[in-house]
Amino acid sequence: MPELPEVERFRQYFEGTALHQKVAQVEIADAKVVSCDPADLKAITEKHTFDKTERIGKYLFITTSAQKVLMIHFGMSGSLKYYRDDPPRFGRVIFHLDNGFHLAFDCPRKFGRIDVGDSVKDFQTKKKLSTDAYKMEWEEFDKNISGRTGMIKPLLLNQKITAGVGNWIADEILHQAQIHPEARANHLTKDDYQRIFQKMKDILHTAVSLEANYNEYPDNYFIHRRGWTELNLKECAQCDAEVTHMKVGGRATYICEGCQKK
DNA sequence: CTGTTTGTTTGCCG
DNA sequence: TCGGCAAACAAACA
Repeated sequence: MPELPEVERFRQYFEGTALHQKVAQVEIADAKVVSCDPADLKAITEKHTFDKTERIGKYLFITTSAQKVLMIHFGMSGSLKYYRDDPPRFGRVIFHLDNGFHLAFDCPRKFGRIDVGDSVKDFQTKKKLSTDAYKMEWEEFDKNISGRTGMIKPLLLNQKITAGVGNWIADEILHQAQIHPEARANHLTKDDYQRIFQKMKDILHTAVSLEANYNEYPDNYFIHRRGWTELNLKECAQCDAEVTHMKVGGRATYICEGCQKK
């Protein structure tokens, strides 16, 4: 699940639960998801409080009272769960809190990662992440995409270009902007890019304000043609043609062949 | 058993 | 050195 809107929801969830709480102990149930030295993870959290949250793209950052930063990336299936008595099935790292509650990093497929660092800026530099797509200005988008020759969809998925855009959002943007996912970036016009940028902002805004609850997205959203939502539609909202799917850059890609010509 | 998966990293190639 | 590309990673679920 976790693309930008979900990670923003997790950030808000963290703010409403574990923020300002003190960590008694960190339990590393599966070291696979911990990128750093476990001793460093303990050092910056145990006997410390969670003081501040930030998010860039799909990365969540928590500054602790040790003045260091905890980074959480959710991979394909990660989430957070705050609980007292009912632990999630796949809690890989669990922060046991002084207040008797626990915050688990629940990650069934183990693609998620937890890491520690000196600052958010350091992480952003190290990962070469762009500005968060939700906050990005046109000028940066234009700069990041210009000169590229690859297919447009994989470029939108590139976190150095538009941090936070994931697979369904890229499909949603390209469908609403009526552009084929395999279109070469250098063959698109300024007008195409302005449409892509506008749709990106619009979709992210909608998804974040609906707290990434897919079922509540507008009926004409292409996401309802992926078989993920209760609506489970098959036809394009624009032209009524049946949507098709293919692989682009190795990723499942849904398009309307009528609306998205190469 | 087979195929699929909302993400990122790595290594090869030009 | 850089961009493009495909494979690898891991495990649950249908």
